[in-house]
Amino acid sequence: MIARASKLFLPTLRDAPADAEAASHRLLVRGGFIRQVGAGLWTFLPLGWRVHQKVVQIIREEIDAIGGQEMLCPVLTPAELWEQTGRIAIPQLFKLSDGSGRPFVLALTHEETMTFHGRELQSYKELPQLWYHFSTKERDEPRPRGGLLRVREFIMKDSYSFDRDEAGLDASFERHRQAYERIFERCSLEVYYVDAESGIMGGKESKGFLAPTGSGENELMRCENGDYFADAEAARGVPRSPELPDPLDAPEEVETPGVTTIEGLAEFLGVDPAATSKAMPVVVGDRLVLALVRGDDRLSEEKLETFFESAFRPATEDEVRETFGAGGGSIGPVGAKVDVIADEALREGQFVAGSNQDGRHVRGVEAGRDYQATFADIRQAKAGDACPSCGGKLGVQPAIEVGHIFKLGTFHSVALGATFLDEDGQEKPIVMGSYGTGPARTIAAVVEQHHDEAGILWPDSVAPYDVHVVLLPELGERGEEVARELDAAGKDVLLDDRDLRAGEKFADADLIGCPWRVTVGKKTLEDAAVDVRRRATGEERRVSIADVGDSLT
RNA sequence: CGGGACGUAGCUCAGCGUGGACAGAGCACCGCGUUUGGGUCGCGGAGGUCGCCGGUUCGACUCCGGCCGUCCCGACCA
Repeated sequence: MIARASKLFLPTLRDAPADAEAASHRLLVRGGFIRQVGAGLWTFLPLGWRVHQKVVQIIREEIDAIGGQEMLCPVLTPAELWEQTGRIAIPQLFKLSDGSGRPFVLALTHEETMTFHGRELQSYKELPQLWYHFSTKERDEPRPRGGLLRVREFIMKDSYSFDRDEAGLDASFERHRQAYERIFERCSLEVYYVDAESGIMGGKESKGFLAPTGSGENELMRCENGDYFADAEAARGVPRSPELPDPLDAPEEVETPGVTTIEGLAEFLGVDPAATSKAMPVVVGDRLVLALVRGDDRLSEEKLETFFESAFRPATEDEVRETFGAGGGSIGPVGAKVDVIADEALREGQFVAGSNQDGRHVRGVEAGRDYQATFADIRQAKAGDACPSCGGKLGVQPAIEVGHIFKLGTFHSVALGATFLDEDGQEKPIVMGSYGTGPARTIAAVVEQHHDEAGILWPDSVAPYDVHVVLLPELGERGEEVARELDAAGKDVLLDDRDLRAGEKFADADLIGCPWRVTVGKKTLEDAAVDVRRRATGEERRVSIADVGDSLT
């Protein structure tokens, strides 16, 4: 097909809006692909929507290829479904009611609704099933940002697998992993399949697909030797070994007047900060527990949430004083009357800890001997940690999470009563998985990975048009001829027939970023030829008009 | 939700400190001419509730208060 720029709504901008920081944000706005309507709310203009549709089609083909059945669920959802799974409590969930006061939510994902339909599955003979849809998700994000990077409303492809058992789920999960790899490959995205945290999803295992970029919401942690990749929130970095002082036979109290920070404590006592511990009192449900990490580490809230399988909150100052008899900077595990969750890094060795008395700490505190704890990986990995598989150095870089896949298990099917009769006559809950990817984020990631100073460099597979024909003045007839040749060769053509100067057209062509540019100008027409240029490389060659249809390779 | 900043033409911004005249520039837009392979040049023109409400004042884009919106950092983030 041939689209004429003179007729298109294609508002390109010379300047980017002042508040645009991310490259994808700036270029998509400048190139006339998207426009902001409100915080985290974006319209896809005609060009942007073409790209979105290309990505959607790639996803559709790959999910169809693994047996997906496309359908469509509503966004507006009776709150009852979300009450049954307990996810009504998610703060990001938009809640509203209709005119007669019935409560609804705006779906932020569709586990509840899909499981609701899964209740119609009765027999193992009907399993497995794989259902998916492209639908609008609504999220009350406290802080949208970065153009398309984090928004409040967006289209997501989410699929849901229904299996008899864990083995079936594993197979469905693996098929999605492979489909996602193919999707991102086709979009020319560099992505890494990494451990992720499922957070409040209610699942037990989840994996993310992270595209490393200049700007992004997530952080990709990668080993310098290329053998370990993880979402920084879930990474299992190995912390450096601390310089431990000589061990003591028993804990020993020391006066530490006015010392409430790890830095202050380490300096005051002349010890390695890594030889101290810090205690974070948190409340899970109605239970106060003490999370303990090494002094130089940060607690990973995501990991702790996964450990508890529930959200938690920091204890208040009053709760801390009432339970421990000391202020937040002075509490510790020794003699505490609460459960202690300690990070693995504290399993071996003696550390300085709070004493539960203001102005004092204890040193020589040893897990197992001086306090009892449940050990878990609850520290936040950081750059400089050692790789868990080879010992190499880990580094971090910003990344966009373009896909996230979950083994949900039976969390939703149990809550909503989606069961089937198995071969053995037993009624069992369906074993589920869910698999999400956002075309808009994928587009943002593609732009982040494929652009230069002048504009976007679309991969062939998702470009808004295959070829951008720059028609220089007074050559209208010949331009039409070239466009028809290209159209006949099956190319989608953007014909820039606007009455503008060459420089402006070239600049717009660079900005919009179609993979090929064909210049129709007087210079070459006397030879019945045009100049064909590859956007990504800048290579240009002269081709006769008769051959132009086959020249884009 | 904490911290910071901003809100004046479609976009980028000046003006506001020290209140006072028709509220300005560049780009974009419309007309005419010029130019025509990398954002020409000239002339003319259109375009504004100065975010909203209230207060102070003879007089408010400017000062004060409240609200709304947007962005950045953090918290949060299926």
